[in-house]
Amino acid sequence: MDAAWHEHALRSLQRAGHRWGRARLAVVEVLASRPCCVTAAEIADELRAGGTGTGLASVYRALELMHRLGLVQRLDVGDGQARYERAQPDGEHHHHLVCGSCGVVTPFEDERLEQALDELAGRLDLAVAGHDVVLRGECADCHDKPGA
Amino acid sequence: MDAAWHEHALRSLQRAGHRWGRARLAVVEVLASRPCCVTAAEIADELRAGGTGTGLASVYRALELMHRLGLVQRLDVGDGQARYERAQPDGEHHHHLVCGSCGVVTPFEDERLEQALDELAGRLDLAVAGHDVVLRGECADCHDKPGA
DNA sequence: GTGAATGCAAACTCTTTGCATGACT
DNA sequence: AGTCATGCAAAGAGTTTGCATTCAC
Repeated sequence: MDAAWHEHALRSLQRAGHRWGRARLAVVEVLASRPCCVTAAEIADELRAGGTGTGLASVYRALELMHRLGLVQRLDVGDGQARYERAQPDGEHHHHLVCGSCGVVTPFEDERLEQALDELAGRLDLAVAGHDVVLRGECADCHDKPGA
Repeated sequence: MDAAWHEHALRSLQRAGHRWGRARLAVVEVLASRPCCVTAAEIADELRAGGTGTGLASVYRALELMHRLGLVQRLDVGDGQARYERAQPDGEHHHHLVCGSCGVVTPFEDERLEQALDELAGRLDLAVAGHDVVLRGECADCHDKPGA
């Protein structure tokens, strides 16, 4: 549970003139509790299981707003659904490994990769605001049991 | 027009036991002529403009098949539609810059980035089969005219 | 009390699938 | 000639939007 991000998110929402409705609070809660990305449906399922009757549309609306405010990062691994995870205010972030067999998404960090990306960004015409890296392959579990 | 890839694609399709129907030939043609990624709808539009009455479903089927055969790479920049581009048999590839304002996707290559990714892949549990890098920002055109 | 947030359902977009027709080998 | 590919239309999945109700301030 990332309490710092939780507070940061609520504060940012408030400063931008938004209220803390039930759905928004619930979504902030889920994202603060997750180290890596989640789909909108997963969030809605978790909230439904937790007893909170939060509609999928409200989850999407909360995510879209928080993405616009820079509180949430959106990620697309190519399976037809978007994933969302909290964005740290200090710019700290990770990237993702995607298993082509089971679809599991795992986070990783790499300093040298970030250095290469930073150095590259400086050389480009484009004003680079961010970057996503997705590594595709087969995770250790799937590699061991090829039957999957 | 990448004639080498064009021939490679047709040969691979044939070797895999597939015919060269009108739609497949047309899709191969378009991909061979494009240096970077295209959406399925763009391919269908281009074919419609060119007089070939190719259905969108056939475009998707051709792309899916060629993706499965490793002839085509699929890319998702997060705008809700998939993009496809030819995959070189020798593994040569580029990555993409996405402008957040106009949505334009531009290719780039970077040797140091590839080195960092290769070195990283060797250190991971996952058997890495490929990677995608997407840089997000504002392209030179949009940066000059903030009205967009 | 007022206006924003929520939830449901309908709409929308992209993609996939079913099936009859047409085309490649 | 036989089988696979194509095209249209319908289905499917994820996401967005409209609108009445509820809730935060």
